[in-house]
Amino acid sequence: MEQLDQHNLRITKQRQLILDELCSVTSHPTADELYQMVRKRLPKISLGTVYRNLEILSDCGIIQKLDIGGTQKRFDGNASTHYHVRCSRCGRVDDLSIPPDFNVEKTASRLTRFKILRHRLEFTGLCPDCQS
Amino acid sequence: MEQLDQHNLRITKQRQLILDELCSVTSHPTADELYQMVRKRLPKISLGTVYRNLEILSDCGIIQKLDIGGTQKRFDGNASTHYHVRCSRCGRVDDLSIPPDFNVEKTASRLTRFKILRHRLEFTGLCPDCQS
DNA sequence: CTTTTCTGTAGGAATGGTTACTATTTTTAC
DNA sequence: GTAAAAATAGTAACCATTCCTACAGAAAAG
Repeated sequence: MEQLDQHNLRITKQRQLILDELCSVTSHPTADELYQMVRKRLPKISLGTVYRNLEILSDCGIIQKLDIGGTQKRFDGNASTHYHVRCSRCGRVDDLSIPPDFNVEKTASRLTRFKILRHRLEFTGLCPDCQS
Repeated sequence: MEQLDQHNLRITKQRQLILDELCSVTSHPTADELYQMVRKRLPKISLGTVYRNLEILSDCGIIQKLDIGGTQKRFDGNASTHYHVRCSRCGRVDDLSIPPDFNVEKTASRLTRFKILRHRLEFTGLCPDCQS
């Protein structure tokens, strides 16, 4: 992955595989779910390695760490700003195809002395499966 | 508190005090911070009681549980929809006086099969103290 | 090519926020 | 006042995440 090169990160089997698996999926998996996925191809990888690499990759802005309710954090292979819906019953997280509105950051800047760096819009609701 | 009556919650010293302290403050404290606050007036209260009541009160919609990054959850005595800024360096959370935009919920509804229940807009940035 | 240095790894132990459990006390309805 | 229901304090357990240690392989230097 050229993304790894750009950040001077070594390309290790583990790192590459974690990134590949995360990017191949739209389900916003938890660290543990990703660990199970990666283990199918690399059974000896440790959960600690998964956590460490997810941390590194999100620090570099290659992936996104989602802190979106529930006890576990979730991860998103798509690092660009976009919005999410989360099912309050089963925890499922989907992407939402609303175009991100960066004007709110300007509006917010006028109303606070914080230096605004980014924003996050999240919806809570019931997924199709949980509505019945 | 008439809010407690309305939800058929028993009015205990502990519950009342937790709610009072939380509502008297705009700092969005963590459970542990609130525990320290309440302990000044009721030294024998247990941390478990604080957690249990915060859970109950937020389930009833009397307060708000904020899942806003960082390792700990934060609590807000203002249960109505409003937006927050969080300092990525020190964790401080402030309210933002942007009028909430409920239209985004309608927009989102059109773009997903989820039944939208609520939304949350959060900003990340640097607080005045951390900008230097 | 060989040695040294550096980075990343696995695996397990430790941490810390939160929740669950239990015996006891408090609240509320009658 | 009394009994039933619910809440409490205190402690133990839980579980997601982070930290630690010894080790292995790659990169850099000689």
